[in-house]
Amino acid sequence: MAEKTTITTVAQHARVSRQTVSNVLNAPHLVRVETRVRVLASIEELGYRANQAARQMRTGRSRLIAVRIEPARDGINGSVLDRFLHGLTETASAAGYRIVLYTAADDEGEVATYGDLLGSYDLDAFVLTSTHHGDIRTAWLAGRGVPFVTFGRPWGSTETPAGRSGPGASPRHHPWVDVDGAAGTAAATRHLLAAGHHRIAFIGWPEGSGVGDDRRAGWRAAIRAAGLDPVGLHLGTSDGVAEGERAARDLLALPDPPTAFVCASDSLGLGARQASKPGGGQPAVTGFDDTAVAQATGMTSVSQPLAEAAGRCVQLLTRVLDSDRAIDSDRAFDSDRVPDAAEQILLTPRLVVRSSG
Amino acid sequence: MAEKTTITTVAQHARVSRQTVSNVLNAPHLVRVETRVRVLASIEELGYRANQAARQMRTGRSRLIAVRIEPARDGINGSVLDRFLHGLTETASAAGYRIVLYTAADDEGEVATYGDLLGSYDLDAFVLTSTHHGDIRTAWLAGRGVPFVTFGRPWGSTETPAGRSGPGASPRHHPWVDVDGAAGTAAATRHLLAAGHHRIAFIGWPEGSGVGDDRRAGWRAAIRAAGLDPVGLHLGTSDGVAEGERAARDLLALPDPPTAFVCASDSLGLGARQASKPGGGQPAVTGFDDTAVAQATGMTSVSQPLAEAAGRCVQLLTRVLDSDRAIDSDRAFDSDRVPDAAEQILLTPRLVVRSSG
DNA sequence: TCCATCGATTTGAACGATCAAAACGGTTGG
DNA sequence: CCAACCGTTTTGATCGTTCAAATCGATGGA
Repeated sequence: MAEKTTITTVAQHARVSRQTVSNVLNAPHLVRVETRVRVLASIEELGYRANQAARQMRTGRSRLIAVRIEPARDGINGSVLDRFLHGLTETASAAGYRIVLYTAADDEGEVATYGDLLGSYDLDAFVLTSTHHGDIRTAWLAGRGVPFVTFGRPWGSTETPAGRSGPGASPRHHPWVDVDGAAGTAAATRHLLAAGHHRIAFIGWPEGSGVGDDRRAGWRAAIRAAGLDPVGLHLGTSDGVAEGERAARDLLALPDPPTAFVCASDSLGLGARQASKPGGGQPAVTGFDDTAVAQATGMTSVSQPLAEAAGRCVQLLTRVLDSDRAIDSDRAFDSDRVPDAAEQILLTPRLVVRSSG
Repeated sequence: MAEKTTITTVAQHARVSRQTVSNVLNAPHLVRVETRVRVLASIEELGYRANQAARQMRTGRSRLIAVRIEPARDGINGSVLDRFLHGLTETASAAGYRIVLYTAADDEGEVATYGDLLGSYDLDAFVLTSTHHGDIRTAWLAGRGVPFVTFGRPWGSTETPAGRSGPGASPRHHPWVDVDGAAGTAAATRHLLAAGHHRIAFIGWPEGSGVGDDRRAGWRAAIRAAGLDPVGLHLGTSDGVAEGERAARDLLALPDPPTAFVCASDSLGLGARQASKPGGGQPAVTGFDDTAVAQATGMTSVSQPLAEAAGRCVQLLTRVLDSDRAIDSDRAFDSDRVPDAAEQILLTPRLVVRSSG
């Protein structure tokens, strides 16, 4: 029993030809209504599902989107990717696509696997995360006309400190989705100001990382907007709880020490909380990412709308994959094409207020 | 330029037939060495990669493995899946397979998507996580002869309290990989005993969850082995930081209160740490899963070997997919077949000692 | 009346790989 | 001397779908 039902099975059952069944699914307007309902009934009754492999062979489209899964760095910020992935999977499947995972040790390794993924699996598109200065991946993909979106702005050479022009200097424009980190730290800063703090320091990462610089800028702008002076009140260090504590201690040792800290990550924030103020008592602290650590320890943190970000990524991709490609396969993702504003989406994060500040 | 290189391109370049190229890749022993090296050279030179869609259409095998990504429950334990996924992706790709994600709201929804995944994408196998009592998913898959492995033992009706026989009573045997939770909590308990504690309580989940009962059993066995009495020293509650704190408080209110807690999760453990002892001071606490929260807060916790578990899962699957299937496609995963001992792997977790206990 | 046009449907070919069977040259054995 | 057999290689068919072009019946204008 149970011969697999193909398009021919359905065709015979509905007494039409293969192609008519195909048209019902892919170009319904070509089929007479009467015929269409009959075919659809047969499809339903037989439980027919189009074979992806066969379809792919003919159309060259796999309906698969590739995403890299990273090796969960320090674990604290790792779960961000987890939630993003879940959102991607959900919205992609709603749009008729599936998510395929791959890993790579570094950017070079990642580019190397692109060849394999495209060559053997004919992937339709890529979603890149953790974009950074001089990212070679976007250039590679854009160069071969492979559709992709990045979750994270292309931190290009315009953002780098003057005088330096990194490798792969000026990345082309491409569709991206990102969360407005500056808006997040600004909101956190305003929250602390409203709570009565006047000396609010920022603990982040060394200059040069796009994400870190962006978050520092939000803090600085909010401080200035309140008529205060941010000079000397920020420190850059590598990410980690111990590093956060050390930075907080150093800042608390200043002549006129801060009473609150805006931090670029929950790891740093957790460390800062553990540094006690000169007069005693805990400083007020805000973190970033609203990770499990912040939730568990009651730390105020900036929450990224990850599900929405994922949805937007899929939206941008399907827009290219479903419409443009069908009309003009060659120029649709041509690297010369300038994407319109709607293809670059900046989402606003939300401050989750807890007991820490 | 850049006509895509197919098997025919390679054949012409190496001056042999299509089939010979195919044989070089799939059955090298049939090809004369001299010819083989020539063909391999052409493959290398042209950068040929076999088209998966075409191969799949003929062989019926997709080289894709499906894994469900869950909606990151409370966030604290969520990153466990994250690390497991990373391990899966890595080992699967080494074995020539790719990981495809899917989501589902519940078991029924999951079973419903199986049809879609199998029907349109011809997935080769599934990896199931979060197995539980009366799991309908394993029965469904086994019933249609779809290869799968579970990360988690089949907590069958033999494990349930006497008198109850849940729905889907006796799940069949199938390959699985799991971590020995009892061994983990036993190690944690012994660690606390060695530190001088005599009253060690356990905070876990209500009876009936396989995983929770297992972890409680490990604690109880270790207590008994030390000649102590576990009676009355354990509490079951739902997972969460607040719940953990409440449970710890209740236990500390006993006439002869515990001085240490073994907990079934890091969430519970973190809560327990926040409950102070009658005489003052923090109780000693161990958690479970070694999540980011434990790392960040310096909590002793039981660490699961997730990368190894993932590797074993892939190993079990490929064993079925690569060998058995080729020989006898029908009976290879027949539900009547009894898996040998090597198909059920129990890994031992590792206690990560930190300042909390 | 006849041909052009149109909507709806059908037919043949192709995508790129593997399977099954045939073909080939060379050796062996009766 | 021919048949059977071997190892190696080639040929034809096929998987299930979509594309491109052909077919068909009905309608309308010259």
